[in-house]
Amino acid sequence: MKRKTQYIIIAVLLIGGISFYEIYLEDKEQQVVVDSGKTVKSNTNEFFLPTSTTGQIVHHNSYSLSYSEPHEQAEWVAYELKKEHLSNSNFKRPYFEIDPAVKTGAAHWRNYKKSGFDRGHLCPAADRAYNQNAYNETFLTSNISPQRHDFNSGIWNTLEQKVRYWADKYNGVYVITGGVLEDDLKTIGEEEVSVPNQFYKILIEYNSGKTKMIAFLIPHENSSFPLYEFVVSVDSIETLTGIDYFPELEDSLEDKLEASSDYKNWSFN
DNA sequence: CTGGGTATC
DNA sequence: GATACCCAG
Repeated sequence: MKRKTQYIIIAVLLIGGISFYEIYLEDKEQQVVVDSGKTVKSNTNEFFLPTSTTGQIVHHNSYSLSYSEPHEQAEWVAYELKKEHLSNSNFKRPYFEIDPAVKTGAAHWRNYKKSGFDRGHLCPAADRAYNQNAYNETFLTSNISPQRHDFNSGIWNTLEQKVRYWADKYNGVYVITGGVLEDDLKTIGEEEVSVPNQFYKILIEYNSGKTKMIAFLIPHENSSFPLYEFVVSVDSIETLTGIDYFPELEDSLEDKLEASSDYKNWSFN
């Protein structure tokens, strides 16, 4: 056999072997339903993690969160929505599970039953529909907040769809979202899950050339006003929540982006 | 898309 | 508790 032929055969075997190993790794990863809550996973860019006011940050495979035990919900959920995550998969909705990675004990979904409020996803199920495990992972009770149905299916749903539109248009966005957790909120259920009066969503986009940021603060009620009416500066949300959303960002850039409530760089078509 | 309620075993 | 089916914004 000629030496050249030998090289080709070795190369083919090598490439084949690597491919099978990748398939094996992928399969192995999919067996993990809920991880230990320690590792920062590939779908969460550690660089963009906000600070925690509660000291309890949990990392799942497809998103991270900071859990507030007093309010029995996350103060923020963060994840990267890549363009390739966008999917039309129509998975069956599983039951909500108590997040085992929340050491203080996440709320049971029974608190929401007959409460009159939706189990409103913070990281939307539709944003993690690229595989069944990622989709199922959004059905943890650490990823929901009590939401009025007209709000959830109305302007909040419209915003979530706009985020997917931007993820497609700008080749991915990074998302941070949650309710504004304050003292003396109305609560539901035996575990007294707080019902926020406002919800926020912050986006940063850095793939299309110039880093840009936008933030929304929406009262917990449906609205027929256009979304851009709810654009605020990140600074104003930080004042409300006490959370520093981009502590790792270079200071001068952070200061500039977070002070702005300008939305001219974001298409509202 | 966002969800809830009820019957059945 | 799980599954199937029907419903609405």
